[in-house]
Amino acid sequence: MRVALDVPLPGLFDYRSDCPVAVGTRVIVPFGRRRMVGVVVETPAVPALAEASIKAVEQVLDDLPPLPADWLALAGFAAQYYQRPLGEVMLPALPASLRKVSAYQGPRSAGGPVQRSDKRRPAAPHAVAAEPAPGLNAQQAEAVHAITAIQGHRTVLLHGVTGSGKTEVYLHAAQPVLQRGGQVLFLVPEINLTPQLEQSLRSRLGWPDAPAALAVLHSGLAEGERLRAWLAAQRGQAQVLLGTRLSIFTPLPRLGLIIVDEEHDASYKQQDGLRYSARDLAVWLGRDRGIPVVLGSATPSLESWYHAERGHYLKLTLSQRARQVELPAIRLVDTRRLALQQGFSPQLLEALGARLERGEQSLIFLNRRGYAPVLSCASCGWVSQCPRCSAYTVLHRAAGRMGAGHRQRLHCHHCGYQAPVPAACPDCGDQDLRPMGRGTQRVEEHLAEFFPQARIARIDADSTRRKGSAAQLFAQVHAGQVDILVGTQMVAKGHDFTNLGLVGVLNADAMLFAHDFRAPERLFAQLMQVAGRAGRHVRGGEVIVQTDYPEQAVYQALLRHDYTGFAQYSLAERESIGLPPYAYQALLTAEARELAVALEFLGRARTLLQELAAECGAALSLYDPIPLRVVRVANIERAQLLVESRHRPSLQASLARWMPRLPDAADGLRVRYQLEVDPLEI
DNA sequence: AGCACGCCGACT
DNA sequence: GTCGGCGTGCTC
Repeated sequence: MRVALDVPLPGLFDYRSDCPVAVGTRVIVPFGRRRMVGVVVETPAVPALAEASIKAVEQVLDDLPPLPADWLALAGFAAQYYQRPLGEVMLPALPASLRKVSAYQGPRSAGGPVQRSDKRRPAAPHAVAAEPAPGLNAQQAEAVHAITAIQGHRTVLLHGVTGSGKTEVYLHAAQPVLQRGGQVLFLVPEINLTPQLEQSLRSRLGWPDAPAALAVLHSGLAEGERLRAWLAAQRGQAQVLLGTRLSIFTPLPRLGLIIVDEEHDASYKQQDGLRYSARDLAVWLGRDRGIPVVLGSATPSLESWYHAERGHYLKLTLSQRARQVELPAIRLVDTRRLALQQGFSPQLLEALGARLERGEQSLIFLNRRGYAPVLSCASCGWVSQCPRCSAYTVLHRAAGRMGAGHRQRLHCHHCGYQAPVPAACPDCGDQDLRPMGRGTQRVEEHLAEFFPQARIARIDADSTRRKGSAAQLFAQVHAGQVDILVGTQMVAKGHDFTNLGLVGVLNADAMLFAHDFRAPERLFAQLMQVAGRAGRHVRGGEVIVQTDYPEQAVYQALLRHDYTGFAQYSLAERESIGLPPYAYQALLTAEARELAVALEFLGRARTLLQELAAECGAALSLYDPIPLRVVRVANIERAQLLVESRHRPSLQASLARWMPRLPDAADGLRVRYQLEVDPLEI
């Protein structure tokens, strides 16, 4: 039999066993000097290896039924598409207790980590007695109708402005699937958002007697909970699986519908190991299983929008807010000729004051945590730098109360390096070291000076590091104990602040001029998202964006709440310069002690790929190897090589030939490398 | 990736 | 003397 193992070696491994073993079965096999859990994926009559070098399976694990064929197919597709060994896809997709050789699994011992629970039969499929649903408006009803009418596979792009009630559409579309005993996979970007959604799912679909009917899965769960949720899904007991990207790899025997909420969100892309896109795999899975897939967003990814425009996806639109509150008014404040006070324009300060007087909450959004970006010497221009990275260190106020004097530290956001603040400039000895720019901490302090009477809270990665502190801070905001909230991206997602009237955005331009070609798309999505926090419940919601470039297409489209216009403009631009979705990309990243080594490797790899592409007649564009924007992180230097093609099969074919040859290119070089297909950031 | 073997520097 | 640094080689 051929077994997939979680090792970074290409291919499968042959083993022998006395009795026949079904494909999809987990087995314990000897591998070198260790024992590993693997999955049987083939049972060919003739092994690919000389009989003498084949070892015997040590134990067949029968605590679970074999993994189903459709699950194996998904793993197989992902392995092939993302160019990784099958075992590296399949085993990490299982809960840890199912992929580890545990103490219970010694030779001859029966059982294993999974308790037999034969008396737990699948939940009655008709246990769907919904709590009275709020009425749907015409657009919502139409969308629900269109989704439920789908026979077989179809991918739907549900484009709904913030507050238009996408969740209601999801729930109603799920209803008939659940009623006929099917399962629904409901993907969300982050754990952060699941408690709210979990609540509404539980109450709205109402299963008081069968708690297993809803399973929740994300990486924050304890191993036991994770195993329980996975098993409930795999046994068909869970009717709804609500979870983050990793849930895509859960076996769901009666899967009838897949929902991907906030489909544009970058969290669907795994950033290490197997770099898959759960959204893209969801579409593949839907097609494979012959079921509908609903991708929902207020600001769809340009990829999905493109497919919808082309008619590959069915586009459904929700243009009205469910509660009849108008969209917030958006104001661009041109900061080029304004005297700013600590980064705040007079307009923004005035608006903040007005909201305070009316007893409404405000949100100040910026994408930079910490106190200030850098510490700089006023006399010689020295800037605080990380000794291990090619990046600046950032000034943070050490955990403590405000006004605690010099209790500050320098942090590196790339490698975690920390250092005390020097008393004087290390270069010239001058003691006039000043913080440059503003992070959330400093903005919080400035606001306290402008509005001494206001209650101010800050929500960012630093203030929420302790477990549960994020929930606590949000609770304070919801309870009305906060007047002004300062935060990073964390505050933009999902939260429904009932008394929020004003949103101010401080340094949007910094995001616009990030080098990545997707920067405007991300900025637009983020600004729409954060703008959507304002005026959900209060009238006269307002968003103020301070910018030096108000004429930029992103801001102009934002002014009109015009996603469609922005998408059209951006797609035209992408088409003219041949970027995704008009081209397909792969990125080879190399890491070495010295940049020159990484570049040498990539240069060889490039030559190799050029030859291979010519051999198989694939049309590729190969760029030159370039250092990463932050070249050195923790004393490792990195570079990358971008490969592009207008034809996906050409790219795939070339990559498949290329990968096995890369060890040749690395020969004699101390270099590590990694290939990413469909990279989000380049 | 692990894990072992192997061959050179500073410590009880 | 050996404890341990990490180079390199192998895993059906």
